[in-house]
Amino acid sequence: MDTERAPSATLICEAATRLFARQGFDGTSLQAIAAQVGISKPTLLYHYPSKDALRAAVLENLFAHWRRMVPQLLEAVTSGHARFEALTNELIRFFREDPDRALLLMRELLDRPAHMREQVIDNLRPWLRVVAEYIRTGKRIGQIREDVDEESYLLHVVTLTIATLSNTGLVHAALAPERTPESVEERHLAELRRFAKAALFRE
Amino acid sequence: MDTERAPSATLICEAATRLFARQGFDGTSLQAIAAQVGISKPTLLYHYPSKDALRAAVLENLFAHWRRMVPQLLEAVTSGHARFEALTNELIRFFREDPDRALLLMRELLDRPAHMREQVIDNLRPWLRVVAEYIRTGKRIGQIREDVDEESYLLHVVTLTIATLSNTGLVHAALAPERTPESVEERHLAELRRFAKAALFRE
DNA sequence: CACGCGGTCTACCACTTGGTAGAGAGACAG
DNA sequence: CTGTCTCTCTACCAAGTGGTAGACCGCGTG
Repeated sequence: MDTERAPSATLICEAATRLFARQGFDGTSLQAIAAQVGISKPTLLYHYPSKDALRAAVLENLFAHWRRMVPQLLEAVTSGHARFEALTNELIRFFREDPDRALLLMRELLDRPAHMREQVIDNLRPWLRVVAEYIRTGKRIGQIREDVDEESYLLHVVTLTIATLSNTGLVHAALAPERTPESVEERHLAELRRFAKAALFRE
Repeated sequence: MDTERAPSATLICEAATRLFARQGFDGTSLQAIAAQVGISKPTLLYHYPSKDALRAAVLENLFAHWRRMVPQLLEAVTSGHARFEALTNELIRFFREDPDRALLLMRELLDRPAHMREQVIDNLRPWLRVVAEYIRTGKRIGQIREDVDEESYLLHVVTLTIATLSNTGLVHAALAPERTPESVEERHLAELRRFAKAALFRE
């Protein structure tokens, strides 16, 4: 059990991820991050030379997780003819594994759309093209609706997943404030899966 | 032509809306807003006693627009049996009319989920319940899929619309950087409409 | 022992932030 | 003319920002 192995740099990055996700980049001071880790501000700046460097590290870390998970996502998609549904499941799982991911991503998208453009092209487009090709195959064998716009459809599914999981509180309030958050969220995600599936497949 | 009637308070609110939407609340200084209007910071603080008061005014302004537009949205939905599609159109139109609306809303949702909860309950739920009732009717007459979760479905459509329109840049980059932004966006919104429609209606 | 080296600290810097004090300008009423 | 009311300004404030300088401390190596 390596209970004491995490170096400061890692702890800082994790704390920064959490705070950037919850309060935004501009809403988070280096002081606040340092306090969370239990170190002083200069110590933080020793590990990351500037606040922007820290932001870059946090974002790179997020994309690294994404890239590491893409293969198994693709595998899930290819493993069966009607298993495109698994795509949604894997997507949801990824952003649910750490809810800060959806928040952080959405925030960066709003804060620096121009900068995120390249990141998105690098990290999302290849995956998008591959899965879109599978959809085209599904069309050819008559399994999938003819009028689906593959890339556009996929982007909508991703967008909806991120938006939904970065706003679980809203969901609860809008849907059924009287019931428990967990059951409401489960129901809402089930409808998301149904939504994505019904718009894709033929009867 | 009342070319010179807009009082300072209105101009300030409009400028603040634009800047809050584009750079976020924490990323926007009162100085920046004042400069945009062409006044000094104390003058701004004369009209709005604090930055938070300004934020509240901006948000209230947004919801006022929303409430004003809800009736015609409902009308569009009721006017024909198969015209639920119009719902998506009106929704898109609302957020496209002023793109800052989607941005602002998404930002507030991320920044202050707890505070937005009441706002959402007040402004969205009534509308949600009414339209959900129409969907239930559609189910009874066999027009709409049995497995649709009405409220959840509607919330997904709203979420997807806001998320999509607050990230038009991403869409362009992910989908087809080589084509013109306008045509790509039009195509993407067409798929959104198809998406929402296909997941709702029976064949 | 002496030395360098990675990592941490206190003290400090210039600058920006949201917000205040108080004076002045113009319009209008008596 | 005098007063008052609305609106605007310059000057200022305390607090917090990202970032730097430099001392210190414990470690392993010569």
